[in-house]
Amino acid sequence: MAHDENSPGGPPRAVIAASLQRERRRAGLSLAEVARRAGIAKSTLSQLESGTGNPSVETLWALSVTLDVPFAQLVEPPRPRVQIIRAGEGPAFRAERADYVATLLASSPPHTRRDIYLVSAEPGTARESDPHMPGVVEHVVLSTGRALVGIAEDPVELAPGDYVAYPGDLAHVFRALEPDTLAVLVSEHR
Amino acid sequence: MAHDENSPGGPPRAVIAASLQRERRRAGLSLAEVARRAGIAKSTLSQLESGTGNPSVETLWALSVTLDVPFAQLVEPPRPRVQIIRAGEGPAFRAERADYVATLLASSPPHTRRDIYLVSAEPGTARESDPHMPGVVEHVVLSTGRALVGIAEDPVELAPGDYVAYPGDLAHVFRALEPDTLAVLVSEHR
DNA sequence: TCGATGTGTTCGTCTTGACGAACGACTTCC
DNA sequence: GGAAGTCGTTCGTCAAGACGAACACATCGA
Repeated sequence: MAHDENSPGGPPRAVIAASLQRERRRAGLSLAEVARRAGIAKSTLSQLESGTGNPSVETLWALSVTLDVPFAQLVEPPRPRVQIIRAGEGPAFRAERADYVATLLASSPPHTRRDIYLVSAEPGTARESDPHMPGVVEHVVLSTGRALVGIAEDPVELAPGDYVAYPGDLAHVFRALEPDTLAVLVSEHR
Repeated sequence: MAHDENSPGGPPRAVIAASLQRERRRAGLSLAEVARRAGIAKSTLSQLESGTGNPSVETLWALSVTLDVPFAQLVEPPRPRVQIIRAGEGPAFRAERADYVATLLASSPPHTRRDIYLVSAEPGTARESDPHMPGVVEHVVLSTGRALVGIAEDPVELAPGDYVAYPGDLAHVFRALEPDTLAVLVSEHR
């Protein structure tokens, strides 16, 4: 992550605090219940969620397991304009061979991390993501199916091969319109 | 993620120990020097590398910054050079909803650029790339069709949704096996 | 109204991680 | 040879994290 802009003071306790509380609420569990499942004192959890304290790895690990959240996400959370490139009309750099075309969709700005996700979705209720931290940009390339992707207020319909990028610090959606919808999502953050 | 197989005992101290020692040696630094730069006691670092103790997040963070290693990498075991994740069996980080599954395929190491390509290919002669600069890693997620991808000597057959990562500083191939083969390629370089 | 249960907080105690000095083992160099 | 410089380890001390009980507060039902 994020080591780039080291807060020299150390790890982001506020981030840990926010992550713990957010994930706990997302799971719909009480503070006491999470503490019980994780095998830690609820007083400890209370202090962590209030930003006090510097948890041991063991403690944080137990919580990440209990909350089913990747360990790293508790410490370096996703720090959450819309660009569309339709399949076949890629404008930018192309490397062409007789049977091979590679289109550059997005070049990495300096000091960014990009995590690669595979998204599998079925038609149903829209999946709305809570806004991530400012600065996050999400890139989606649709593989199969059809989907509405992008800012919650104004999503874009994607066909296979289509590409869209949008800021992740706004509420955004991924709604499959067809069965077996598959997409590659690259989450970019500073 | 790695949490799937919870070692109930807690966080992998052995993994932390190994990671710290490996990364420190890779950097060619002495134990005392790393401790000094990280602002921790060398006795503490010595104990951590020996697998004793349960470091606080603050301590581990300082070390991850000093060693320029992503925080997660200190806690989670190193990935193999060539990694394959078949569609639907993503083992790593998952965020699941009723109609939505996002699998973290690859997390970005520090100081890297990742450029996103859309690859369109037709069956025909194999497309062999000359080796790129050392340190380059390529990630491929197959969207449609079928393809042989990876190290030239030992490529992997990918189906839609499959993911493979391989070092780009070796000769590698991308050979479509079916018409209308589409893939997302993320080129990662320091 | 009054208990009963749930929430999250605060407080005293004890355990434990982090520190720094001292240590033995090992090179280098005069 | 031995003085000086590394290396990583061990040990006693102190600060801080983790614990559990007690706490204030809200909600609910008899």
